[in-house]
Amino acid sequence: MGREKSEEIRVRFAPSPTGELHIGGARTALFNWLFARHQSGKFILRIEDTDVVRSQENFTQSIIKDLKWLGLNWDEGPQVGGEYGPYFQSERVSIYSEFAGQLLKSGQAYLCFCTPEELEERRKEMHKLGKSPRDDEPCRNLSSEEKSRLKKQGRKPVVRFKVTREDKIVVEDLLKGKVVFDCQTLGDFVLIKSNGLPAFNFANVIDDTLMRINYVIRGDDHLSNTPRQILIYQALGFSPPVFAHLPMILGSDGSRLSKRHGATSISYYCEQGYLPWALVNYLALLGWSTVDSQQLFEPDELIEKFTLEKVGKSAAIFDVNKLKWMCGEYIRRFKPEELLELLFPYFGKLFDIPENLSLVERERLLKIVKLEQERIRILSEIDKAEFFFNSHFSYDEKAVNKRLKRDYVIDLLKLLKEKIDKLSSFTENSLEGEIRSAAEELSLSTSKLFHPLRVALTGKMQGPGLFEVAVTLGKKEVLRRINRTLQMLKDIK
RNA sequence: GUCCCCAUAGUCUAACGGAUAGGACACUGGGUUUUCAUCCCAGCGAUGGGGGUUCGACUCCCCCUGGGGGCACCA
Repeated sequence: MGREKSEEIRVRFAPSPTGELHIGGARTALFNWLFARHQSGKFILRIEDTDVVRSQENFTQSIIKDLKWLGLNWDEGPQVGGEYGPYFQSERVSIYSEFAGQLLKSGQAYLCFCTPEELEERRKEMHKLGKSPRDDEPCRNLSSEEKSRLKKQGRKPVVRFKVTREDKIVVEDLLKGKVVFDCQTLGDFVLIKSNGLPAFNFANVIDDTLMRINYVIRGDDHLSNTPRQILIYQALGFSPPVFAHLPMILGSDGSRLSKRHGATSISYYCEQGYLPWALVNYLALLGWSTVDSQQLFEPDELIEKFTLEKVGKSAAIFDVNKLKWMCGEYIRRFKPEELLELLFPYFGKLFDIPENLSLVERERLLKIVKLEQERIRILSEIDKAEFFFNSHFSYDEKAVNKRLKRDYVIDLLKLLKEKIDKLSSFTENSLEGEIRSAAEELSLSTSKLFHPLRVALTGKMQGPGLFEVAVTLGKKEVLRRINRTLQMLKDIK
């Protein structure tokens, strides 16, 4: 497994377009990307679309879109090309057949005419007899007469690799160490399916070799496939890459991550307004860490500090909660102007606010962003600012019961209305002064005035500073909302 | 079933065979604040079990248990 030091590092992410990019795939892509960038190597994207039944063109597109959203740019692959293409396996079929032919000729592979049904049937039988499926590989030594007889029956053969029964295969994994597999447990596996398309293990080895991939970094669910791939490397006289099998990401209950645990697709996190870098930063910490347990990284910093040596070996559980925290950290780091730009799609979707605003309207939006910035962790949480845009917001029931259903409140609101109406300058300071002096006149604690007024203006018990909210709403709107609240209270009685 | 991988708090993790086992999220309490949030302080909380090796084990070895993955004409 000797690699020359001068050799350029080339790694790849090889998704199959049978679904959207999910958390696990994104993490694999990320670690490959980080490794490549840290080593100043190349990150290659290859689409493994040899499953004609499940592969879909639109999944390829959405995977590409999501990788771009995450900022994981590739040096070779779809849309960018490269000298080792094509980068879609469906366009490389003739290459695989050629190598399969070579193995067939040398006797390292053979044609198998069994149908999937027959195999399934016999597997069950062997299991019943307590034998391994290895004891049943009837097509291994067919005579040419038998072959032509089976062909005449219209059977379409697969190409199987003839696995030696004696050897042991040692996988030298960068993360797991030496892992030994006994060929006796492997079984002759398929290289070329009966439809002429290559099976995963075969296409993988051919492409990794031809594309000069020298580090294969992938999930450790592939560890058990590795001996089969090493067998192919050996049979073809190729030198295998360095393998690094990453620990899995599991769901909250420790089982395989699935929809049961909530959203797993990257596009969901995009829609919900998680910041891509927050997701990247969080994912990086699933299985990798620094000695000082640093949590937040700038992009360049992460690339600089990332090494495979610090990748752990035990599976990690995906914790949305920590991801949200991290996202909140990054949201707070933005300048309000920047955050406003990110928030525009949500303002549009949530409150029908168009992008082409007047300067005044934009200033007001900016002010609202400033007020909410430390209260949201993901962009879609800006929905809590609804009351700024909707005069007909609904009152929170608990808030009404706790803050408004008090004897003094109706008189208080009437009084505040008068005082606010008379204010010549409507600023945070003047308003606060006015209300504090009102509290003194009535010998009430200030909170006895603040709380009901907040509910009257926002319908809620919590939110940004009362006077900032009021000034943002404007004097007229404040008076209107107090009236509306008075009306509501009257209706209750 | 079989083969393989893994095992530090609820979660992510740190710790040349030699600290009171460190940090982060969450949680609890306190401070700041008109509420919430932010911010600050404090607290809770872990080496799965059993055997070895060693002067000394989270760390090395074995067994058990638990979890995960493979065993497809899916990748």
